[in-house]
Amino acid sequence: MTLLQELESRLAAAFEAALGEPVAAPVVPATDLRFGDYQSNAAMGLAKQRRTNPRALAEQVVAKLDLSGLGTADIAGPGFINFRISPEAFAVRAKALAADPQLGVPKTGEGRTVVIDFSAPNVAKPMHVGHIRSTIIGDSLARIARFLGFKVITDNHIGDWGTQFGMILHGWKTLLDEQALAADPIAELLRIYREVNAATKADPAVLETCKGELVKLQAGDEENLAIWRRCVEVSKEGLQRIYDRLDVSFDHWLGESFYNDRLPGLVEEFLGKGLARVSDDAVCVFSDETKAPENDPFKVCREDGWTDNPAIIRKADGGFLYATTDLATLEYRIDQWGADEIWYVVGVPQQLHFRQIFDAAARWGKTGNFRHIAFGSILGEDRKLMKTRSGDNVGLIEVLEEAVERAAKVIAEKNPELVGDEAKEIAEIVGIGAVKFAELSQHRLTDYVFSWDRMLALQGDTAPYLQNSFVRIRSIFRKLDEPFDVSAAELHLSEEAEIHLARLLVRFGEVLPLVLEDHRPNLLANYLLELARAFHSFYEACPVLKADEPVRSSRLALCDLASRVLSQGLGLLGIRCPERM
RNA sequence: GCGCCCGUAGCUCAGUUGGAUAGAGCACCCGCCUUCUAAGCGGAUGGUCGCUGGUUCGAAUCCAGCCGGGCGCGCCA
Repeated sequence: MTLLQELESRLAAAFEAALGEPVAAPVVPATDLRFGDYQSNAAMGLAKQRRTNPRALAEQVVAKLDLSGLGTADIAGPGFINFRISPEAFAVRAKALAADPQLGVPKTGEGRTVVIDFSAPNVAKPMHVGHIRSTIIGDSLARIARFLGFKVITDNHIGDWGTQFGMILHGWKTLLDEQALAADPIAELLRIYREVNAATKADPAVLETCKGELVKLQAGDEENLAIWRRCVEVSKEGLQRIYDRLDVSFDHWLGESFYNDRLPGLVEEFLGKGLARVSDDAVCVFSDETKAPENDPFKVCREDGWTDNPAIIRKADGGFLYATTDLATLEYRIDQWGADEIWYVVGVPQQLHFRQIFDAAARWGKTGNFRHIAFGSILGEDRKLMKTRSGDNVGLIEVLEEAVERAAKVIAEKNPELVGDEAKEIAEIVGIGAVKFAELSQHRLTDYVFSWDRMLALQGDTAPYLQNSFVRIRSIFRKLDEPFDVSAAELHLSEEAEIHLARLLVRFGEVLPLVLEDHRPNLLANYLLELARAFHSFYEACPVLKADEPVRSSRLALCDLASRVLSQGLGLLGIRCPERM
């Protein structure tokens, strides 16, 4: 049980004793340390319901409150109940944390299976900065969910069956340079895609040829299928190299093509069950969720009164769309993998699509906690959306390489003793970490303008700041000559910096479940920044190795615990910690 | 036209779901390396939380209406 839960449980008992019935009495970390460590605003709300004096109620509750072994409580303002935790209680808590492999994090996801759908690039196109959000946020959520006890299945739902294959097939047959393909497959595929794309705009006949190639592919033409298979294969290899570098992995790579066979049956089932109907020769799933008024120019008013924007699952020409594939995918994940939850880490512009899918799934009888974990857009310098198609986007690899290069430069300047492979390895950890942290430390819905300096900053609120706190601790332990038994060390907290560090360490288990309440890794990132700040202050204020016993052992134990929470926390963001930097 | 998201310090952003005197980083200014890694620490400056009303003990947060920006809305994914 976390400290916060312990306080809530004791406070609930006191409220029940005062009011004669059980009530909810939430506790939160205090907004300001001057008020204490934790606070509850419950007395004010409950007094209002009962039309009694909030301060009087708070006094009544505090009188019945048993905080033995934890600290004290007092009342402030209109009826805040403020908790002050004693240094001894923090010490006991921190000590218990050190002995716990979970570091005080409860397994709130135990027994639940979640499928996380993220990254999902199109094959035959390189990943650019626009893909970074889904990949990094999704990976982090997967790590966190696993740590909280969920059975996590990650699935890279790649776009391996889009209409872009018409152009690629045509380009492959007329423009392909085998040597270039061997050297850099994705670059070569991009080149032919771009050239054909340009040609279609100049000459409509080329577009017709491409469409013809696509139709042949979809009809099962052997030659085209063979080309398609090779395209997908080389693309996956190229993608895998980036994922390796990002330390991101997937349990499955079931792309759109995997579901092709199921689509016709799915549409028939929807028609048969009355969940979809034909409209202008297309098969549509309507939902009543978004009603449009009379003067809506986009309104579609059918004879039976359905008035919303439908999800089309079969085109007038008989082709299927991504709504169809998404429904088939959702069914597969439930039936084959036993998914209780599916999280889609996809940009906010697709919100309507997911509403339609989830609504259709519900009426189809597919139950589960389906969540569209939306994120904001990355904008270009002109504040306009970075378009995938324009192609002149900053590539994801370029960003990573620039990040590692900048980190290497800083290492050479700050710590010249580090050389060779070790320096290279550290530059990799620091550079990639900086990119990931820049992404994960802000609210996922925030739009931002892509900026090298923002994404690759190495000072201030960044991954290196956190990694450096870890490195400082490791350095202390390297200088320690004698063996040190952490489990035997007693904690004595007297300096404010020590107490504050312990206060934050103990909160790790309170923050992590919060992250998954709204799927927001930035809550963890912000917590870790606060923790690292507390450590750096402690480090400046409290000598460790030079301190006399028993303070020395106590501080060593505190450092050890801090390093474990920091590296675990960063690990959950997909960021590694170097031993030195 | 309808729907969704956003507007917080010069800049980039947090703000634990309605709490107390709104916080960080960058930039700028003043201090701190003969002590465990200065990618650091301590301090100073910086605010009409887009505007106007409403709800209540209490609003950056909830509601309504404006202003400004972004995105989405039948056969692309």
